[in-house]
Amino acid sequence: MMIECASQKSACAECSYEKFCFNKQSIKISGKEHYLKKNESLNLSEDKFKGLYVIREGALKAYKTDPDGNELIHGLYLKNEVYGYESIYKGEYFFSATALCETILCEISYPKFLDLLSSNSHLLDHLLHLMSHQLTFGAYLKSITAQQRLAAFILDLFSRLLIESSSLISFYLPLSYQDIGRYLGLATETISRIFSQLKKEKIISIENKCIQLLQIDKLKSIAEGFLIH
Amino acid sequence: MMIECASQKSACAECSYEKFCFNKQSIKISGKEHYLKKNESLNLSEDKFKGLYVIREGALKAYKTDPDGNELIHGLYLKNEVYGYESIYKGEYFFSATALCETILCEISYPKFLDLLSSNSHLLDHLLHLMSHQLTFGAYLKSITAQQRLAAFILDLFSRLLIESSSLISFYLPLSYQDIGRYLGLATETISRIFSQLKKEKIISIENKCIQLLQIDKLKSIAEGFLIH
DNA sequence: CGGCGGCTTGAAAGGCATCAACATAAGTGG
DNA sequence: CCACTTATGTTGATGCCTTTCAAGCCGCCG
Repeated sequence: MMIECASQKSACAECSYEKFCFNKQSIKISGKEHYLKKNESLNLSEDKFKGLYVIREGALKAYKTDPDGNELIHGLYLKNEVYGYESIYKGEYFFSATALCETILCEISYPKFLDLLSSNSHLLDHLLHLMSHQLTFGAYLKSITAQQRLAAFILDLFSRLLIESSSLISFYLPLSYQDIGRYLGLATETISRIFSQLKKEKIISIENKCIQLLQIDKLKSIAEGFLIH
Repeated sequence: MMIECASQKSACAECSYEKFCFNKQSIKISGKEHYLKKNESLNLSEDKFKGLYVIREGALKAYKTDPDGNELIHGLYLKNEVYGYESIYKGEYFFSATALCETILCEISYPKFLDLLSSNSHLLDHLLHLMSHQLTFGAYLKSITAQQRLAAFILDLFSRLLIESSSLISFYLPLSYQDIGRYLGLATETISRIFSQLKKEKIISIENKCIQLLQIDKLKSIAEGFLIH
């Protein structure tokens, strides 16, 4: 039986950054749109910081390659989130950013962004809320056991994707197990084993990269303590 | 022989948040000062979010107690840093905040903070730099081995305390090994063992909670890949 | 002086990485 | 559309690293 994944509709009206969008503002701050295919990169690393990227559709991973050639994934950026805040203070981009699936980005020029914020205090408050939220991402990466990390990660994705279609609590997993492992600091095999175990205990089910949460409470009790949302 | 720790002078002029300070502004946004002794708490957890706390002197740990009674340290806030950003979006404080040593805090009212920011775009840019920086904290918590985590942690503290007194590269360690462990997700014994090892290899030395970096390069090569500063 | 918390060190157990072999899926070119 | 190739996921065996438990040490403070 196929699990029916909630579809991820795209509409500017649903975008958290709608208010920063040139379609809605007299000040035109969003200039470019970027369309990335799966595995295509923005290749920003070491580039001068110019602006932010709103993910309107799809998902990005931000990563560095260490001297041994391992890819260290520093962050995941999902639909309606923004990549680039981390780079403001340094004036350059730290990471390469690669699309995990078909992805649409809106580029926001930083100077124009500042203009807009200082002329509209509601927007400023809104932005601080968004950045504030982002500060809480990834708290579970400190959790000790692999099971806790993965459980917290799933719940994190779930809350960030905010998708609930009727009784089904399911969403599309936008990463490979390898990428999950790189993000959580665990081996691919460990991810696979834990998923198998969670499936056997009927806590989740996975089919075609579509993950369904069968027993959220159990998942939460596994992640216990490392959730802050 | 005593290691001479660089002293941590206190002066508003050196404070990153000087420009938000009522001493320097016509708008009075910083109302209260708080003086905390070691182990004294702000006890904010579950309180309504009202404002931010600038650490003018000392250090804070932000933590939660999990159902098993373990203290999970979510963040460390050092001199010149601000505690409270994470709470903006939720409207309440997530954590209890406890002083790790004698600590002086300046409270910044959030509404007045917003007023000030929207009337001064230089301040806004400054703030975004500060928040941006904070987004990069703790990247090393994902590193796999305990040695990597601890090495990266030491270097992180060092860069955040920004203390260099002539040829000595040393600073006061504001936490117990137990707290370091809780922050890094490692057992106290592990912290102790790794410190012993680093001392034996003459990479660092520790005396009376004052830590001296004897071979920064070696420390960096241990932390390899997980440093982003 | 005694008690207590923090640090140190040892021995044992357990969890995860690593290596390897295989299964399955996806992507490519003829 | 199939044959081939490559990426991704699964499963088992082994070894290492970190936790846990236990005991002892040291400095601090009442």
